[in-house]
Order: sequence, then structure tokens, then C-alpha cells
Amino acid sequence: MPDYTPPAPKSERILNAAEELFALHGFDGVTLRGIATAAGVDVALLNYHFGVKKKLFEVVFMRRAEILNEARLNALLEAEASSGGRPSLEQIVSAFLRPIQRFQLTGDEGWRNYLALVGWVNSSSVWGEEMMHKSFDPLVARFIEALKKNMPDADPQRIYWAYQFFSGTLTLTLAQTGRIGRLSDGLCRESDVETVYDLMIPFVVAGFRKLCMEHPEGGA
Amino acid sequence: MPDYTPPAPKSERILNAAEELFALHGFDGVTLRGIATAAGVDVALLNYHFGVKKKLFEVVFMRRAEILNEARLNALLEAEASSGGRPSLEQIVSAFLRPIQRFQLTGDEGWRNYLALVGWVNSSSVWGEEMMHKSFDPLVARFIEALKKNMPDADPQRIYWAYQFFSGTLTLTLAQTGRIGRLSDGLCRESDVETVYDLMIPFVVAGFRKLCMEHPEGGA
DNA sequence: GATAATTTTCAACATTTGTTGAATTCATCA
DNA sequence: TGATGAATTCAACAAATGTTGAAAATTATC
Repeated sequence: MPDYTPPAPKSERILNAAEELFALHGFDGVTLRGIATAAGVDVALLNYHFGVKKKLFEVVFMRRAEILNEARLNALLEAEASSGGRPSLEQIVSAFLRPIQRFQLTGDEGWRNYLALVGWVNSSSVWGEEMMHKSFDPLVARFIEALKKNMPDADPQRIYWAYQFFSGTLTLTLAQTGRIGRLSDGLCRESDVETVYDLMIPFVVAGFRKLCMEHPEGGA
Repeated sequence: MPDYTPPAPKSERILNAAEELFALHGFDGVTLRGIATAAGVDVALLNYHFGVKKKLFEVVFMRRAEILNEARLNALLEAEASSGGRPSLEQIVSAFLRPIQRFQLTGDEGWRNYLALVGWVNSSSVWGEEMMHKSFDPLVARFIEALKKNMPDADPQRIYWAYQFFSGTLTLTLAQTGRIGRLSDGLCRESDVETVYDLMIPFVVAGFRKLCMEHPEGGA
């Protein structure tokens, strides 16, 4: 007798389908009917539960943002606690990335879709700004605070720029474009989440060090 | 007597308008009528000159790709020539980035739009792959060759990954999301093309060095 | 088990979309 | 000038889009 798992409530099925499709095709590339079909529900149900299309997108986007933020904040707090309030650069960067890796590794397809969606939103010009700002900037500000404390002599401008570069490396990885696989002729697999962060962390940390901790007073 | 500049031919006006709108809203966020209105042209003219919508997008995308590729290749060849065939890491990375900076600084609005479009395409999952592959991967392969030659002892896999991170930093900068300005409360301006590459180059070079040139044989 | 409230579907709307064929204007050149 | 071909507009098409109101089905409450 196969154990019976009750189907997810339809409102949740809608969110999951929307999550996947938005991540693949962006906001305008997805139709409400496409979502409804993928979720196995009527189109009108989308409006009933979530209002207009834009609102649905926002609900999808916010749903996991808080969970992710909390995980990241906890990781940072833990790093601070375990280091007597002076976490290393590696620890700070790791606190930013490892929670993402954990969610990607859980096997939950929803998280993978969501994170690809974040990658997409973060590099979209008109759309992204407001939502990224509301959902993630408070936490990012907290991390930048930690970075400033770690590198008190650094020019704040350089810290912000280095963060932007950092954010770019992460964003492209999240977006899952499959391009690195093709470029490397299969040598690198984007889905190899196990190792990508093991490489990204030292890459980014080295960049931060170079930009914010070296002070070439004079010279060519 | 103000000197008279003849209006650009309509087919070109279409491409320019399409370039700007696609860069802002992506493929699906733009309508042919929107492009036609922005170009001051009838809708039907778009089909007459460029066929279906997707074809128009491709023409827009390819138009400047070859120019950019040629500039980058020349920069690399020059770096190789001036160094007796052994360009430094800085020189290679600079050859990849400086031409972009030059085009952004020319004041040509079209180039800025185009480069934002490239940023958008590079992080879009379904769309980007084929076009990025056709337009840019041959040149990228040439650069990776140079990187391999510069770091003969490095694990090729690490070189590819480092390039992906590199590509991410560039992509997010090109996308011009305006997010770093908001996050830094105006301290950093994304439009400050003069300095952003001066910072990106050392950031990326340091990352490459760390990832590809250090060999921690053993240890924690 | 009747009643009320919630959820889901049905059917349709007014727009907007990409695309096309015929008509018109424009340029080229004999 | 008149004829040929290209460029441009006009008008309209069928299909798809987001959205909505009323009906039906389901669930909860007493």
C-alpha cells in the first residue's frame, strides 16, 4: 500500500509553478495561463488568490526571501560569536554564501528555481531595483557593516564596489545559464554546487583583500 | 546657420530604438509597436526590414558584437606583442575590459544601451545561451587560451570557474541596475565608468591568482 | 443536515500582440 | 518624363493576453 501524500493546496501549487516559470523566462515571458496549466488549475484562480500578475510575482519573490535572509543573518551572527566579534573575511563571505549552498543542496527543486529567479531579478534593470532593495538590502547593509568593521582602514567606496563585484559572481552563478559548461566543453558543470562555492569564496576574498587592504601609497 | 545632419535611415533608427528598449525591458517586455513608436516608424516596417521579432533581436545583438570582439582581440594581440608573447595577468584581463570601457566613454548612447543588453542576455537562462555562444565564445576561448598559457600549472577547471566569476562581475556592472548607488547611498555611482574598471581589474586578477596560482598541497 | 463562507470553475470581455497583404510613396535611371 | 523597383504606410487579421463577474462546487459552522 503506497503511502498517500496529500496534494499541496492549490494556492501553493500556483506559487511553485510561477516560481519555476518566472525563473526560466522572466516576468514578461510568462503568461498567467502558462502558470495555471503548469499548476493544473484554472486561470481565474490566480487572480482570486494573488490579485494581478505583478502582485503574484512579488509574492513568489518574497516567499523565500525572509527564510534566506534569516539563515544568512544567523550564519553571520554565529561567525561573530565564534570569533569574539572579529570574524575573518572568509567567515563573512562564507556566511553570505553557504546558506545559499545549503538550500541548493537540499534537493528542493523550489529553492533552485527561486535562487535562479533572484539571479534574474538582480540583473534586470527596471524591474529588480525596488524588489531587491526591499527584500535584500537591509541584510546586505548588515554584511557591509561587518566588512567595514573587518577592514576599518579601507575606503568605504572600495568596499561597496568590491561587494558589487562579489554580487556579480554570485548572481551569474545563481542564474544557471549553462554557459560555463558549454564553454569548458563539459569540464565544469554549473550544477556542481558542491564545489562552486569552495572556489567562489577564495576568489572573492582575494579580491576584497586586494581592493580594500592594500594601500599602494605611490608607485607605477 | 546651424549645420544640418541628415536623419539616420529608418532601418537604423529601428535598430537603435530596439537596442534601447530591449536593454531596458528584455525581449518579452518590448512590443514591436513600442519600438516602432520610439523610432517614429510604422510597425510594418520592422517586419519588412528584419523579419520576425526574434530575428530583429538577433540583428540588434550581433550588430556591435563583431566590433567589440575585434577591439578586444586587437587589445590582446597588442598585449602579447608588447610582452614578447608573455602578457601578464593584468594585461590579459585589461585587454578584455578596457575596450568595453572605451566604448562606454565615447558618449555614444547606443553603445551603453548595447552593453546593458549584453549584460541582460548573459544572465538570462533560456535565451542567452545560443546567442552568447555564437557571438562571444570564440573570442572568450581565445582569452582562456591566453590565461592557460599564463598559468600553465593551473588546473584548467579552475581557470574556467575563475572566468565565470570574472564574467559575473562584468555582467552585473554592464546591466546598470543602479543598485550599488542606492546601497551605498550615492557614494558609488554606477555610471562612473572611469573608475569601475580600475577597481574591477585588480579585484579579478587577485581572484585568478588565488584560485589558479596557489597550490595548497596540504593543510586545513 | 441546513446555512453560510470559502474556494474553484466557466465563460467571456476588451486590449494588445505579432504578423501580413495590398496600396501608396519614394528613389533610380533610361 | 516615365517606368521600374525599393521603401514605407495603411488597414486589418487571428491569436493571445490580463482581468472579471457570475455560477458551481467545496468546505466549514452551527
